[in-house]
Amino acid sequence: MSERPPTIYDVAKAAGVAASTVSRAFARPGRVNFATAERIRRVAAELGYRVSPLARGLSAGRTSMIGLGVADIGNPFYTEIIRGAQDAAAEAGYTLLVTDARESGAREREALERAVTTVDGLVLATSRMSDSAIRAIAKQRPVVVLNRAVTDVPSVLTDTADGMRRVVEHLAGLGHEGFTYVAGPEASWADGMRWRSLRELAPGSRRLGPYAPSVPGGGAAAADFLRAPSSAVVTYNDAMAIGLIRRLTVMGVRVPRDVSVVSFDNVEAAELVTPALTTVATPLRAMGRTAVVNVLAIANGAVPHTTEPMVLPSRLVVRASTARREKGGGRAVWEGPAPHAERRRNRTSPAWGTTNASGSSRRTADGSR
Amino acid sequence: MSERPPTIYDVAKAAGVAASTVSRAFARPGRVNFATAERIRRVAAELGYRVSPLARGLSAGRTSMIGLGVADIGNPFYTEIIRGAQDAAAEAGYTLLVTDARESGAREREALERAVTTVDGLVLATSRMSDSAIRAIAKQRPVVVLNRAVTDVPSVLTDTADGMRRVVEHLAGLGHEGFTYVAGPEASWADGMRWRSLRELAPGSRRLGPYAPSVPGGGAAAADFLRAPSSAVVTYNDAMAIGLIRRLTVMGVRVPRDVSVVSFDNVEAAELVTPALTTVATPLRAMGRTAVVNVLAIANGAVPHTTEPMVLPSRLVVRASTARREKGGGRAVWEGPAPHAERRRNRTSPAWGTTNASGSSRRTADGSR
DNA sequence: CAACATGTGGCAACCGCTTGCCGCTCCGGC
DNA sequence: GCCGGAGCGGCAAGCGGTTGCCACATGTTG
Repeated sequence: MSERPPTIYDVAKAAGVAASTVSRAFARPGRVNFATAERIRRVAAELGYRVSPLARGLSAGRTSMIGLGVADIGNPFYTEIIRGAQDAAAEAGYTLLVTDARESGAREREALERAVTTVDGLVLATSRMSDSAIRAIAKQRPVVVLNRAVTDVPSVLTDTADGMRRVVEHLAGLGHEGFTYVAGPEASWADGMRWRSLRELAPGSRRLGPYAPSVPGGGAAAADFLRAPSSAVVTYNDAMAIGLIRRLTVMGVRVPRDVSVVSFDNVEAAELVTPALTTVATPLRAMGRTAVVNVLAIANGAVPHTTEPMVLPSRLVVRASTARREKGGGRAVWEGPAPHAERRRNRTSPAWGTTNASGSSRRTADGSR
Repeated sequence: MSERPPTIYDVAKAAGVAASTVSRAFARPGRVNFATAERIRRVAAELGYRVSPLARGLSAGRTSMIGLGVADIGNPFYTEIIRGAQDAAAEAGYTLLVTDARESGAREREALERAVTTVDGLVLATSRMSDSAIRAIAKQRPVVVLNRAVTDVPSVLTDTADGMRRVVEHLAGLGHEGFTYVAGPEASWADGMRWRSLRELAPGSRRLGPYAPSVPGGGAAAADFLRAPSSAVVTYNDAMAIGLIRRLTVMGVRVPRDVSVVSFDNVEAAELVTPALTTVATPLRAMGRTAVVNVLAIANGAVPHTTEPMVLPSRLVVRASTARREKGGGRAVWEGPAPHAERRRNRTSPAWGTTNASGSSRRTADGSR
């Protein structure tokens, strides 16, 4: 629209200097005499000049953009990662280019291939690509993968074993013993880790699935679960826990009275649903940030000392979806009203602002029943 | 990392043709003899050649990227918009560049200025910038604004008046009469529209706020609301409704038994919380899609016939946060001192029921998503 | 058979900015 | 007075494509 935007040549002419000087005035502070630079800046502002990232990127070889590949931009799991990445990128003067694979491996490849030449570095969150495909990309640009370990590629992940240990301890402390793991996507590296950790910590555990890592997916697990129930369930992620709990509720099984449910991730909705979810908080934001910081470091010449994964700690957020196991609960818990035993739960303070509402609201609901 | 990626010149040499032919083989199907093009493509594939979007953008003047500016990429309100935009962009072979203002007007300007030269068109979702700032950008690139009307700039918005009419009819049908509007951000165009519509349709309505358009923001409104309650509340958006309901519940006011709450947007969480929200479904996805389709049309030469806003229909999704108003209630459930009792009586006598059987299950499923 | 349209490929001039290299000026030191 | 260096600005060659224009070979047409 309107006339063509001004270039450094227009500015140069107006300021009576060479184009190279204008370029340097913007990109190389100190290289140009201060007064000159000042004048150039003034003239540029008057003309409404802005550098063209395209041209700059083409000639300089750096674009100040870093890419973040996610499977689904709308998935709440990623939103915190995106925020963390965004923060770190912005702080470093970089623009974050989020590419959405929309749950398709093919699309992921395509989008990434398009982006790879455009960005100075790439963060891959929960990629569906093969290790070798990732390594191929890592040959062209600095890459950091999230939530997954790929040999020879730097990665940041959370301490699954530790998180699961907390889960098991928490549940055991409430009197639960046999656990059911409701699995997410088979291709998921994290899913494998979680199940493996659980089985190691609680050898008697069983596994259901895989199911889609979504609310409906969790719902689908309900019927299977009831076929061979246990007093406590661990789900792959929060969405599945929500789906499972809803479905169970419809079927007359009360959570947490009859069944305790623990999930992973601690997405925002985990606190909003009823019952609020007891969940292992994956440090999503920190992961996004860490990944970007590192990819930037590598892009700017830092040789990664090691490709050992960076492991971030996780913590258990206890809310209302877990409770002490009812005595005499040896029988199928959903078959009738559970005994109204006194129960009490120690909860850690929720990580979110606004809260105590979840706690109180739950207590209210119970009391008025 | 590794050696420099191949260019058209490398491909040209390997294929024994001129660089321009290579370029055309990729960008101008049909312009080159099929056999030649085929050979070039093969050689290119062997070499692992990919076009550089940067270089292409620089010389061709088009980048096949379109920008989408949002206030907060993690806000569920935007996720559906993003998805819709993403879909439309992908279908047209464009890449979507989402820029996140992170709730800051300054950042929005900065990010947009950086992006504007990079993209072929821009969609502004709920911008915080002034009309004139938007028009300035619209002079440089095709722009479509969402959820807001800016003279001389194409826009797509939802039929607020119609949506509000449904709300009022729904509530009236349940026996409610005096409404309270819990307002969102003052700068929000949509907020103004919603309040204005409500006041026109139900002149007796009152307005509370503004509050932050978030869960805590809605919670903050609870106390104010109880100071001069009504039997039905309309909130600016879903997040506020969730916050309000939670806070009210803590204070002993039951929703929907004591107070009915209707909100706007129908974000994903609206269905997951308890009680599930009765809400006006803003066609988020369709808006994103429509905006992109139109900005693309303009970018590709279509002269907008008119800058009349494109208005998308909205619909009311009835769930569990609204219920029939109880007759003969009348006693304030919250029992605390009600400072403005006098005024309250003059308005609408709040009738908190005591015998409502309306339960937690939602009455109407909103199957489609 | 001449005149001309059509299909293909090459040449070279950009697109807007960066940067290595050069040259001029000015200064201080010997 | 001469020399080396620092400071500062200009020149010009790219970066990797795109595209207007031209040239040549063939096919068509009258």
